[in-house]
Amino acid sequence: MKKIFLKDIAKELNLSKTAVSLVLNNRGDENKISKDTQKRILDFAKKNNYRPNQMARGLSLGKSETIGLIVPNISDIFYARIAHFVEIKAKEYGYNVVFSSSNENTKTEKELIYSMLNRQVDGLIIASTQKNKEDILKLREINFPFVLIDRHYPDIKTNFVIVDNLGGVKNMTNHLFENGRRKIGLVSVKSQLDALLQRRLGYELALTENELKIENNYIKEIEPFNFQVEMKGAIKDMVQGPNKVDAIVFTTHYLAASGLRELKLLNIEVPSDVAIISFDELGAFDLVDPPITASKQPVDAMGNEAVEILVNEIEKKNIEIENERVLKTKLLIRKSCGV
Amino acid sequence: MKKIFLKDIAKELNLSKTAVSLVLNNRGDENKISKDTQKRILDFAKKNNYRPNQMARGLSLGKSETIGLIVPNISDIFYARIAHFVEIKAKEYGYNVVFSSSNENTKTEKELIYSMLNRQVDGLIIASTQKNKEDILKLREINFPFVLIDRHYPDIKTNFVIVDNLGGVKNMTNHLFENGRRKIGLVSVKSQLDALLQRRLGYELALTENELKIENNYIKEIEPFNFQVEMKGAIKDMVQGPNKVDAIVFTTHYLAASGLRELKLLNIEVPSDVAIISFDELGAFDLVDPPITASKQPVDAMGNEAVEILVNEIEKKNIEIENERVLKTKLLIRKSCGV
DNA sequence: ATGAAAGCGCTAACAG
DNA sequence: CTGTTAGCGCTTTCAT
Repeated sequence: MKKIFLKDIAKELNLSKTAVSLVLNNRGDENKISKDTQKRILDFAKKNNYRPNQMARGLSLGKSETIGLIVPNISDIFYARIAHFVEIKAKEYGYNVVFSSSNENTKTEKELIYSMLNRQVDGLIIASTQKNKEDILKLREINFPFVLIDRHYPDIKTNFVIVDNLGGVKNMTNHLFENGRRKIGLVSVKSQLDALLQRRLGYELALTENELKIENNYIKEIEPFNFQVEMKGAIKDMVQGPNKVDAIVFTTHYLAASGLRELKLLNIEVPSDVAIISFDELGAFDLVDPPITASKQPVDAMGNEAVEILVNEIEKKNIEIENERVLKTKLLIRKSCGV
Repeated sequence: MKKIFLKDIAKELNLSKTAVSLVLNNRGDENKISKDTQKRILDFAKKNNYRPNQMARGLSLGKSETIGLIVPNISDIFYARIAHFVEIKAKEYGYNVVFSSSNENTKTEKELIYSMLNRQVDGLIIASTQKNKEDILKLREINFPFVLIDRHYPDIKTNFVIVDNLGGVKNMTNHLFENGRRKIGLVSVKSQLDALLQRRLGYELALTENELKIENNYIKEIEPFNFQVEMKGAIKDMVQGPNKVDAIVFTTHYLAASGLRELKLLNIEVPSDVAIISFDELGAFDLVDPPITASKQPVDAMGNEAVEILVNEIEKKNIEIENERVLKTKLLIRKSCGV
């Protein structure tokens, strides 16, 4: 079974490459090619397992039917799941996906964007480091289809699909309040990401609305790349220092996991001594001791909608759709905030 | 800033496309192009942000500097982590990666393989459904570079990187034995995968060597797509039936998580009533109640070595390297098997 | 209904 | 050292 080309099948069938190409691209009817000829071509192609060279096709067409996905880290279960749903939805629309991780590095992100453009992807879905305004603006300027996911640039007008971070954390904090907690702390990471800023605002807003005071040791923002170490001090200070908390809001799943580890080491009982709650969750948060109450992000919808917006833009269907989406998180109530 | 092409820079500099192409591909010296000319070209290209069209390049060269990765499911943390390490290593060698999930569907896997070939990937890394002997043989026949990862075909000679499943589970079972357990059961999924077969064999071998009898309700193999439901019956039968077990080996992380859930529902104490142990782990197995002892797969090495073998083959370096690798798992002892 | 021919952007013989 | 030319495999215009 050797590789077969368009010209082979044209020659074999005594037709021109044009006819064959047309038929194979489902444009036989509109070009009035006889049903019979069409059938001969289709049958022959199938029988001989004809597969067009996508590079040639892409070069000629100026597009690749591929969309690029850039995430900070594909081994983070959150982004892996997004990738999963992006892939499924993309396939529905007939697109393949190429992915790459920026590893939270802006320089890498920049390279990735251009590398993907060179490879002629038709559109881009980006979970940006958010320190790359320059390229985002350039993409917009050259009118290249793209949508930001999970992280957007609040001051640049683009397509995006994000989550209501402020509302999510506000709900979480209120949940703690409703469970009788009055000394609520926050552990987050030091970061310029708008998402993290919003989460902090959500926490602060909830406390303010409930007329709770934020003591100065209530908010801990630790270094993302050293969080395991810094978590130790943060937790210790919150539960053994002068202003003890009776509840902690964690702004990411890995912080919650790490924080719980420390609480256990200090023999703090959860939730009786300190309640905890997490923004987003790991696979086994329902099995943890105690099962952790968490606000879950709708990764499936995020992936789906990002693709939907992108394809709409690539194919210029001119269907007016909402291209700035802010999705709600969902609170999964378990045991870590009391009964 | 408009898009610039090879011919533009040739024209602008009063040179031929050849000269420019040569220099840009670092072959200026070997073609004796004057240092000065080279510098002019390089500078101009950089200044104008020249980016070669990779489709044109690929078409001409017959290769794409891209490798394809096919996994059963990118949202499974195990494969996501493999993808992560594959990507990093690939980048080191100058390759991009395109991924797709087969969703454990052989037909999809077949399509994916050909779709990737059409897109001119230079090589393939496949975690196969293992029901696709046909295409694996075909790839071998046409001499296309590929390496199997995680799952191989025991009766086909190919490159592969897998894990010592039999040894891993045998160790796990022995660990249970050493902790005093004598009535050890196994929960696995119904599957033709060699990996799962090997895991069962490892279990059986350990019991035999320790002269333990395998009662007929000790081994449960449940449907992978309905495991949550079937787990209920399986666990019930093992812990409440006539031949009660005092330990359970789970052959995958999701089985262990699900099994533990059921044990908790039945108020079975782990590990005092029943010890459990898991092949591979989820992110938070150390936080679970009790922390689950697990045999961890070396995903980093798997990804790295697969790329290494593949690139070696693509570039025909003729360096003789071992192309059938069986890596060891590592037992992480926690609390779920007793102290 | 069909075919010839040009072109997508790049590489690489080969001739000078 | 440099330029001409053909060609990678496919699409598409235009003439027939």
